[in-house]
Amino acid sequence: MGATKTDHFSDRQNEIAILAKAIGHPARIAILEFLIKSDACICGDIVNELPLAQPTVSQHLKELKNAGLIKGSIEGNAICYCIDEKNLEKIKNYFANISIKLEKKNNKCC
Amino acid sequence: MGATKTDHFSDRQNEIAILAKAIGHPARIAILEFLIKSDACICGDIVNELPLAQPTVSQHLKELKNAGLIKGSIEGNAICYCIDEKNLEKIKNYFANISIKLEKKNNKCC
DNA sequence: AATATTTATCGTAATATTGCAATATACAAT
DNA sequence: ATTGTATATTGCAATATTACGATAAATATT
Repeated sequence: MGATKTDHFSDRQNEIAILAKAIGHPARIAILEFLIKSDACICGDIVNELPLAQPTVSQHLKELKNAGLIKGSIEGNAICYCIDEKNLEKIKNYFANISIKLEKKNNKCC
Repeated sequence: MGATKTDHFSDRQNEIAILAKAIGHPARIAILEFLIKSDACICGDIVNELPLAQPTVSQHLKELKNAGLIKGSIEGNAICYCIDEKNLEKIKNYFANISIKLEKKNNKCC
């Protein structure tokens, strides 16, 4: 045992879980925020911005890419990463919907 | 090595990371959705709903509680868990703000 | 009091994540 | 072609997560 029982849950639940998990690390949040904040999709400056070694940053970038939260394109020598809006919208909408449902229920719990 | 370098990132980044990480597992998403959907909030019902053993569910509930996403109150013999709205609002707003920032930028990237 | 019910905790195995040094790869510039 | 620069991959150690059987703790019921 030890591995998540992915196939016992719905596709949607797994999809949101993958997105949330990818976001669930301060370094990856810092990367996302840096990409959102900076004007151009500045390429390699992410490594300089973070308090982590280059291989570690590269790994976090890979995870964000796998989750579909960023995309990278080759720009000569360097690689240009930027936000992949679609999945950020997806998770935004997920929480927005939860919020609406909670309001309707009035959360009259315990 | 192996532990997250928490203190190299901002409080806010760590806070959101903790919330996202707690949500980043399909079982915990299923728990949250069950609590949002159903009127009941008894722990035992959650255990029946999920395809996991009781100790595993208990552990997931504990993590959600630690992250401040649910709260539990003793109800006689049983324990009643329910959504703690405040932190769900917090993460909702976080993604809503990102979305607004991305719109303003027009994401004119690569 | 004895028993049943409900939830938490302990212990442990399997697996995953985090972080980095060393190294590889790929393009730039000389 | 050689050198420099930027990023990825490999390999590995440290730590964390996931899952569950066994058991404990706490209340309910008889």
